[in-house]
Amino acid sequence: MALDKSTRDQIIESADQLFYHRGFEHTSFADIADEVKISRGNFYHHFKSKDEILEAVIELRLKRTQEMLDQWESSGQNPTDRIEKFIRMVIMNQAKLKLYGCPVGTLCTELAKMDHASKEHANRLMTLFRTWLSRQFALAGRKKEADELAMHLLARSQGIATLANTFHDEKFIKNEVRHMEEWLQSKIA
Amino acid sequence: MALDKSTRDQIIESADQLFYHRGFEHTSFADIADEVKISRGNFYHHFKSKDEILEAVIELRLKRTQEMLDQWESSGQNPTDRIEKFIRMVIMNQAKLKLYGCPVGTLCTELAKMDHASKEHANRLMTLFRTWLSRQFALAGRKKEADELAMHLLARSQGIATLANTFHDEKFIKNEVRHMEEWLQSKIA
DNA sequence: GACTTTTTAGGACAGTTGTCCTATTATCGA
DNA sequence: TCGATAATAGGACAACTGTCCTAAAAAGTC
Repeated sequence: MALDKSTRDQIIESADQLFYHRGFEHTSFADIADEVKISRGNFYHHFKSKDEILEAVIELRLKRTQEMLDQWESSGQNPTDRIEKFIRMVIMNQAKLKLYGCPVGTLCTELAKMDHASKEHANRLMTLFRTWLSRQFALAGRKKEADELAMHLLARSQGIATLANTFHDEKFIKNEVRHMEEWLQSKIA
Repeated sequence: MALDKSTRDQIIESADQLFYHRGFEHTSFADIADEVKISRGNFYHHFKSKDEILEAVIELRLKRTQEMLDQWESSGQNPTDRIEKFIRMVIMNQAKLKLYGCPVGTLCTELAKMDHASKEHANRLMTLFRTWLSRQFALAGRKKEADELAMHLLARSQGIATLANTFHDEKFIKNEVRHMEEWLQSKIA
């Protein structure tokens, strides 16, 4: 078995982008094939079905998200600063949020509506953020309400992403991020 | 031209439900036809295309939303109580939110990804809530920040809907609604 | 009751979808 | 260098999509 990395990874990479930009169902095999510049038939040597590509994409996102969270965690600051990193992610990604919404939230929403088999798999992406945030709050001395605070922050950022996607309002995003930071300071005193 | 109400309205009604439950793209003509118990061919006497049904569905939702907001407005209470009605909508609809998310937010998100022609039309649903909330805050004496406060509340409820859909956590919904009510009290003193 | 218009049914249509098959080319180990 | 395996291309396939057409039934009008 050869390395096979190049082509397979290119497929996953392109599918990842397209699923984010156009949505899972609105992306066809032909779309991905065009992007990778590969014949449709060749697909089935790498993936048995479209659902299998989706699983690979979710797996890739899980891996990358975990890596990012690990990096945030080991960057030596205190938990509050780490939570700040999460909050500022909204600012950093605002251009894409305006165009495509949150990659995690929109995927979970779409798969939930389709009642897709990989729904729970995608939800683990959200859980990744939830448990990471929860741990930070616990480390910051709010162990008892850690999960509640984590869910609150997660919900706020999801809502911002949805409205950023709808209204494309930069000032709104900046305002909300500032409010989240103030809220964080009020909770971690 | 006869009244034509019954069948046409049944189509819109069924499409409205199906688009909410399964999403616009994931709903086919056959699905709606089955639901209304009508032949596929008969569709094109009432609607020239699927997009035309979508427009009718959005128009229906706009009308019903406007009626609901008008009713809230004329129910004789003060602006704060009216905003409370908006907040408590999250509790009232929690069962459906868990299953399908917010009908407004999920539609806007889906059409944005498809870059659908009716995208802006759907966004007006969100704007309806935005301007209504904004007016309530203005009436409550927060004229200067009215739109900002409206957007904040809208974002919070959107985020709650997304996470309700993902995690099906009733306690989370209750908590967040309570926090929104406390936030409202703190803003309208 | 005859005539016009609206409503309905059912099937035809071309295009696209995800899936699969086969044959050719490339790669790699012995 | 040869044989086995992996990778690729291209097309076939049935199922489904939205769309359209025609003819029959129903409703309404005079």
